Amino acid sequence: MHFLDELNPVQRAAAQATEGPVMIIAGAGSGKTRVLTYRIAHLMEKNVDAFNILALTFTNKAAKEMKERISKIVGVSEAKNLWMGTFHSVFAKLLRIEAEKIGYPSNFIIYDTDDCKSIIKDILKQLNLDDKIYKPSMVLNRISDAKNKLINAQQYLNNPITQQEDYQSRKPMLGKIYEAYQKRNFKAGAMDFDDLLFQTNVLLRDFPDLLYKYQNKFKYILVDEYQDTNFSQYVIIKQLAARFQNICVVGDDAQSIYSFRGANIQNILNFEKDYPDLRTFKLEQNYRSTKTIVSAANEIIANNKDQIKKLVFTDNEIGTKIKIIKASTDNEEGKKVADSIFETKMNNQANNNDFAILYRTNSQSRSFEESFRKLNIQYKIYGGVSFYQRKEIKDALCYFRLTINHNDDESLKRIINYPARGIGQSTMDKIILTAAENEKSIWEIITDLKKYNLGINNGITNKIEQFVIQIKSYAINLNTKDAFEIANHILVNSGIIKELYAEKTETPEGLSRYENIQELLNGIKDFVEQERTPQEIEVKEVINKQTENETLFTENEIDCRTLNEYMQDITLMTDVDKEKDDEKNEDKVSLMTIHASKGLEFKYVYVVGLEENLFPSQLSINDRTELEEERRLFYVAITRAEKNATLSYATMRFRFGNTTFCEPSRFITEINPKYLEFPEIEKGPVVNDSMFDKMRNQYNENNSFNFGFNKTKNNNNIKVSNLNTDNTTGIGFNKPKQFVSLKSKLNSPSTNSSTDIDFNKNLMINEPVFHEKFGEGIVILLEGNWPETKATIEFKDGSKKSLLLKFAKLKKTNS
DNA sequence: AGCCCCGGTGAAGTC
DNA sequence: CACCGGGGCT
Repeated sequence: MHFLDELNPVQRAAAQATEGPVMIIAGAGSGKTRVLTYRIAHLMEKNVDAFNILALTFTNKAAKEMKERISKIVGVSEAKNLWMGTFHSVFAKLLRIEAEKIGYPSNFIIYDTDDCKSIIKDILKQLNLDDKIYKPSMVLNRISDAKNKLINAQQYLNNPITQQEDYQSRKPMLGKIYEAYQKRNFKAGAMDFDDLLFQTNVLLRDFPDLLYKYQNKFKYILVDEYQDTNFSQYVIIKQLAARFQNICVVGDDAQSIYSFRGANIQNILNFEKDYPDLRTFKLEQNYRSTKTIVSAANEIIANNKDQIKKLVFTDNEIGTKIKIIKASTDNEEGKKVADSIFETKMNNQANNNDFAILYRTNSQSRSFEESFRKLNIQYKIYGGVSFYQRKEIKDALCYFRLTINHNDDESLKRIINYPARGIGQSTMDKIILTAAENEKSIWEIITDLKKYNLGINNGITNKIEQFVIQIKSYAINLNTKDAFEIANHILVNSGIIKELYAEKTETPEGLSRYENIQELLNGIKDFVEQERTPQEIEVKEVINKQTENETLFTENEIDCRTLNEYMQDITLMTDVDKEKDDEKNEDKVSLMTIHASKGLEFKYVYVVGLEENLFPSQLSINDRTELEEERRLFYVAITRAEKNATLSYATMRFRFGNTTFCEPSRFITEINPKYLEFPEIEKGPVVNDSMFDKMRNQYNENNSFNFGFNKTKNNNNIKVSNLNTDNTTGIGFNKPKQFVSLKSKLNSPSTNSSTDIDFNKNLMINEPVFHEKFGEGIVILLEGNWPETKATIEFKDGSKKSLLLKFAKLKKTNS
């Protein structure tokens, strides 16, 4: 059977429409990866050269898996030649070839977010700015936003709008910081993540011959997850596709969840305007999930205003209802979810790796980890604090980076005195100052120390010279020996291994540090043993040709995987990419954020922490577009499930060192109860009397004075902050919002209508209620969306009444 | 120069 | 609660 016969008619048409602009709107689970894969295979079958195909995927893992599938159809040797990967990794490769044209070295380093933050901090110090006003993460976001909109530092400074904004937010120096930051990275031969796209744009804009070259090279362009591209990415694609217009974008506006990093949903909504003669294919049949899940997901997303109309349907079985788990605390949530997984495993003979726990924030993983350990269920966590961010690993990597690029000031500062060499802070202060004054890198100063006459004594000067010699010696074999050999040599020779070995016996942390370094070396070993791809060879060959006089790589050396390539590889890995090959088949429950779960599927999915202010996040609930993004996130979460989805929430959660009380997420109420299965009736209301008393006592102890909301001015909108930090009284404290609403309860003992409405809005099946006329009863059916929700209630006398909630004024029972 | 302790402060999501 | 940075002590 021909591979195209495995596709349904729409899928097949989409795969075969190879010429001209094409937009594929692909609902969740609609076999989009399969279409993309077969589309590429089909192109190659039509004798399109693999070198002429560029496919941009969301993770490198996705690229790798697609390549493997294509290899099975068209053969390994052909498929290898495809340019395929994430935007960042593909264009980082392209920049390696072309970087020198825009003044960067071809071995430029890539700074991760931590690096960038420390640079910002440094600049703030230099400019004598308060890092409480100019919070590094905020500054970085602002710069990142600008870069993703292709605004450079000069344009930023000259732009009256940005200037006005910064002036109003009392951060008039942002432009200057941006300028200094960019200058500094450029001097260090470093790019941040956004630069990889920004500089690609610069290249294509300023060098028409290069644009022409790459337009001809990438005759066929495919972009996956197009709804999550930002302006910078959009322009790159638009430029590259301008000549042949063989551009195929695949996306689902319902799954756009990255606007916080500049993704613009309009890119997909406006594709039609850019390419009026496009062909559109809608993949609406879901092959992944049960009817229940698909229907529930459709209902959820229907609450959003902005969307491309489509109807996702499935021929799969109805399946089981979506389970709701209610827990009293976050710890109990962990326990109940773990119990449920244990039970499901037993009843359905499922494996651990059939399960995923998806949460809104990384910090939620803790309670699940604990419960899994107790039940002896194996699990793995994606994301969170990265291996590569740990101190000892970062130290090692900074050695590598400085070896590769001597001008990398950040790395140099970190390791010049680690392990201790007697080059102290005061010495470094002098050098750093001199470097700044002369607009040179630190390396340029310390290799020419005598010239600057810094009053550093001979002993220390000697030590610095030793350090320079040491780093230079590491660099000699950088391109001739493989990454593992070099890394191992550096770690041994620098004394890091020795240092950590000594620590290893002293403390448990010491042991784990030592093990981490060993793990790092193992990882490098794995990397070295992987076969080199044709693109990598291509990159090296081209760089070779450019640098005519000095030959960078001999033929043999082109074949060896270098430390530089390793460094590039790891900085551009996504959380999902970080999973090692041998871990893939391990039978473990997966724990990850919903963001990280995009594109994945599991038989049983637990979406946890479904509480107001957590999911949807408290930062989003005052803004429709942000709330809609949260809803799309929920949509993504639910549609990961094949057989069953379970939603859980806790009524009390430990956050910011405090117990906070939580209400179930509005998202639960957006699903028709007929798709939901509620827990056994649990006696008692969410907050019982003794808890209430405790809260009241706590409140009285802490607050013998009045406090109000802390108003912060933000982009001309007055926002009411959820945390009550009252600086005007000089007493700052950290009390969750719930205590504020408690106060209002205490002050108005009479019926508080707003809480009653909230209660009614969030009413659940099986919930005990009290009606003024009919007395106590239990909710047995809920129909329609608020405010038209109708509830059928079975009262104690056995009568059933159907009541419109907005009129019924039901209350919580007191029992 | 390096270590430790204290207090203040802060957690959405990521290439 | 967990992390970070500053200050003080050895």
